[in-house]
Amino acid sequence: MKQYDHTKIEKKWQKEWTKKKLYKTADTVKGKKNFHLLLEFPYPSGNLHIGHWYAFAVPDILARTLRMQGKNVLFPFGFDAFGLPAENAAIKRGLNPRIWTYQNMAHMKKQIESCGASLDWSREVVTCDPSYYRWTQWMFTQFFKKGLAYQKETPANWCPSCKTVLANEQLVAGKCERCGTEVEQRQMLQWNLGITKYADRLTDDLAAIDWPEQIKEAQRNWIGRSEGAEIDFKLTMGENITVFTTRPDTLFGATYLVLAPEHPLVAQFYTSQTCVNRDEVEMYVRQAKKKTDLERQTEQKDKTGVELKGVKAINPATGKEIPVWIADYVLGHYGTGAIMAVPAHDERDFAFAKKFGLPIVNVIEPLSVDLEGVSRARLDMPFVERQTIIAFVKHWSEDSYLILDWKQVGWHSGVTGGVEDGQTPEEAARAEIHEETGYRNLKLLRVCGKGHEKFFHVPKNVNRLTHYQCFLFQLENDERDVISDDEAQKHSMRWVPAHLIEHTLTAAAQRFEWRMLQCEGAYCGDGVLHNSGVFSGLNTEEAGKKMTMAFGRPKKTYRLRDWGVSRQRYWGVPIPIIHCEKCGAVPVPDKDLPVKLPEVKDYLPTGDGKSPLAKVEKWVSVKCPQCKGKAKRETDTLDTFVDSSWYFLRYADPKNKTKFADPKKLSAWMPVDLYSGGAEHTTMHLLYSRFWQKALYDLKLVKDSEPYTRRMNRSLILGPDGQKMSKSKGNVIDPDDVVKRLGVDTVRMYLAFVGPYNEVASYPWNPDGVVGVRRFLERVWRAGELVGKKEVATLDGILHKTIKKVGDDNAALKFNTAISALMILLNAIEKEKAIGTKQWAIVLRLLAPFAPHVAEELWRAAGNKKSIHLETWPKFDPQKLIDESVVIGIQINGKTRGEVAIAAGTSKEETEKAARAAIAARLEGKHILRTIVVHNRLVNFVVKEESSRD
RNA sequence: GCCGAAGUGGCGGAAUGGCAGACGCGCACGACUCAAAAUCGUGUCUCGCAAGGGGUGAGGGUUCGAGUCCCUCCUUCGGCACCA
Repeated sequence: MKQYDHTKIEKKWQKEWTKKKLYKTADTVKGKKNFHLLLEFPYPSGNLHIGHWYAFAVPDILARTLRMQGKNVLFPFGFDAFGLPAENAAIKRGLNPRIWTYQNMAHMKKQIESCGASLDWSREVVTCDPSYYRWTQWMFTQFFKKGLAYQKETPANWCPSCKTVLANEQLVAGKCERCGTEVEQRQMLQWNLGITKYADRLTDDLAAIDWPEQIKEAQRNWIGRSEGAEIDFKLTMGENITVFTTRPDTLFGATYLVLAPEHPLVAQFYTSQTCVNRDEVEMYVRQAKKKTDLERQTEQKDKTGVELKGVKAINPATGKEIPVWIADYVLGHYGTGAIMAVPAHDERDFAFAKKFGLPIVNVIEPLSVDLEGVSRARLDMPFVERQTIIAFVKHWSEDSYLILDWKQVGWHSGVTGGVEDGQTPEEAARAEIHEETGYRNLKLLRVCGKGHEKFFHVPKNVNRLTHYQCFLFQLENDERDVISDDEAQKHSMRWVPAHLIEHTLTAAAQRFEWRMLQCEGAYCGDGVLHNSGVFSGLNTEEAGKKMTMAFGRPKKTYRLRDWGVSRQRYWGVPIPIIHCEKCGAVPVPDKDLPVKLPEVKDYLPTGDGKSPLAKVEKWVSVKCPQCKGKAKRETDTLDTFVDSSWYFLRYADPKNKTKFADPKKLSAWMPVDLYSGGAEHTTMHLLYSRFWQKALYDLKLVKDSEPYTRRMNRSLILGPDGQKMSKSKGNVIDPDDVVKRLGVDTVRMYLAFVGPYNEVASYPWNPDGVVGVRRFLERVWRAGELVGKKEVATLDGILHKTIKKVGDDNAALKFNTAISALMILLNAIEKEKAIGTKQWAIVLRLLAPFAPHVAEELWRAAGNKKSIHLETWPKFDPQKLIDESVVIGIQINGKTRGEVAIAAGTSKEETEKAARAAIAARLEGKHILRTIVVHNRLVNFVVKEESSRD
């Protein structure tokens, strides 16, 4: 047989496949279901790196498998061709962004074709092509007409290096996602998209889609919905201040109000006469506004603020006057920009109150319910209330605590006991400690909080509701009296080091006590209200509802802000708006679309907050489409994430000149069946495109309110050193290099083999591992010589198992185990030193999705005229999956102690007999209590030593 | 701090609640070779000479049986974070 010359066969077949248009996808094929397999389209940055290979070539395995299994698979490709990365690179090289981008696309296209991926290039979508962005602009005007796109003067994130505004999503810890420069806050007139209107739906609809929990959760966090109430506080001078709170139940504990420096009423105060310290307030506000968001975030711990002297607010629940402060720990853009401060039950308010000596009023006491304990009781029994104490006792010299083990109930706890009439809780605690432990010399370290606990009291056989006071004592020495026999029988005592306490205290309730003990400052959990007038005694949830209705109204608030889409850069979609002095902002009429990006000589960003397009006077001055008067074009361009928010829709109908896509074709291909991409787009592209889809849905332009049925985030390929690949680290693997040495099929298959594709993980590139895959392909190549006319019956079982496994695993994106199954199959073939023609044809078809070139070459060498990639997936014969004999495990008390071969399908009785015989020696002298037989798998003998038999 | 995901050999990783470590890499030994590479074969969790034990981050629990299910803790990664 010929040598396996990868370069030669790869070139040959790639040419042939392109010539025969093997991967062109029809919109419908009779008898076949459509499957839209979507890849995130790349930026045309220039060169294909190993990450691209991983992104494109591995899902190709799935595309090919599905196609062979009878699906009509859309596996399209395109370029996200506008945007900063391309533009910056072009500027760096002194090239026109358009020329540079198109050169790159041509080059990358060649490289991508070399992956041997079965992409349908006839549907290529390029976002910087006017035939595409015409529809981006059209959709924008539709949104504008609906009020979803609007221009507004807002504080914006300005990147001084990229010289443009960025969306919140495009910041990483206050720095530009692209270049790492710290952004500045600038007040600018910006185009925004009303994504916040969709915050609820973007959160709620996550429940129904098949996405990894990780992405869903990240999006929920990003949107940051919190449910609570708005409550109005009247000021003594007449105005109202509305605050947002998630804890309306703590209203009685609100002892002051805090306004953000940006709050609209603040300016009014320091210009009005009511405020007696106007200068001080004005100075504070000015200083606070100077700080960047980043500074305000990093200076978290040290809280600053200033009181509005002469101004008071009235707590609507207590009717009392409370002071009003301004502090920058309250954010202007969240909620109402004002809060009610409840220092007893909020850590930030607590810290602030401590620093400025503001009153702290406790209104919530924790309640613990030991559900396990209660369930043992009858829940219809009343809860008997009792005043109690809980005391933890610290060792006199070590950092350990005294724990009592209660023999009857199996609980571990601190010292607990009731408070008798006429006794203070502290007296009760001291008495109880002495009685139960005998220790005498106690020093009170801290009076901790009060709490409540519901549980079932085993010895007394009652449901208990205790109201306890928690204490922490320390022993001054080990002086100790003898405790009564009665006490000693109930419990034993031991010292437990502090770090092991939580582990030692088993019942949930007692762990809770320990936390109470440690809790200093604010208690932020749920509980029971007190000091709260008629609401006292209610629990958090109930009280929250009632107080919301009594003093305010329910309100949801979001962390998400509207999407700022204006970019002051050249290389993007011109925003299709015309500003007219009379008519205001007017959308460019459909007939005038696209607004083409003008060719300019100077496309460098100016940095003055205006796009380079502003310099193109001819282009800028136009007639108003409405009144025909003098008008000017909008000169900002759209964020690239706008371009990528709908590209998958265009794949359905990429050449349509009258619509962005034909509705029939859209319903053939949407929603996307599987979307494969990287984790970095979780709160950017994936969120934006979901929003975009919903907006189109509301305009009745698409039929689905979610674009992607299933999403998977692929893993990450690291350098051989386990570090992220980067030029500066010198650990970059050049795919062209490896391909030249080992071939396309090897690289594809290696990437699929390193680990599960569909997981958040990262795999180092292992140069030896790639060679291992190459070895496998060479062995397959050589196995071609073992093919003979006679089918090898002994291979049938494993062959059919492999058909099933590879099919199943590929569908589940577990390419690594599918490949392992192929390897096992090859091992078996080599062992037999023979394989039949028909069997070989099956092997090659199983290999085809992974190593399309090798499979094709061997397929044709076997005398087939048509491409293997037009073949169907082999069917497995369920009869042949059943082994004739199996080796079952034998266990004694669940531990493996031997094995025995039996004929498949042996009856339970016979299996047990065989197992018993196989390990007769071990069973000797043992009494078999029970035998569990799992058909075709194992036998487990539950035994007891004969001597210890009861 | 809150939320989410995950912890298995020297490494990447396998295991519908049923023989832990498949498959691959690496390593060791052997064959072929004057020799090396390539290739092929054998071995490779751990303690033990063996018979036998032990073992999936730690500790508990459910079960005839737990890497897998439940509870607590630890560690790593990811999202959010002065968000009221």
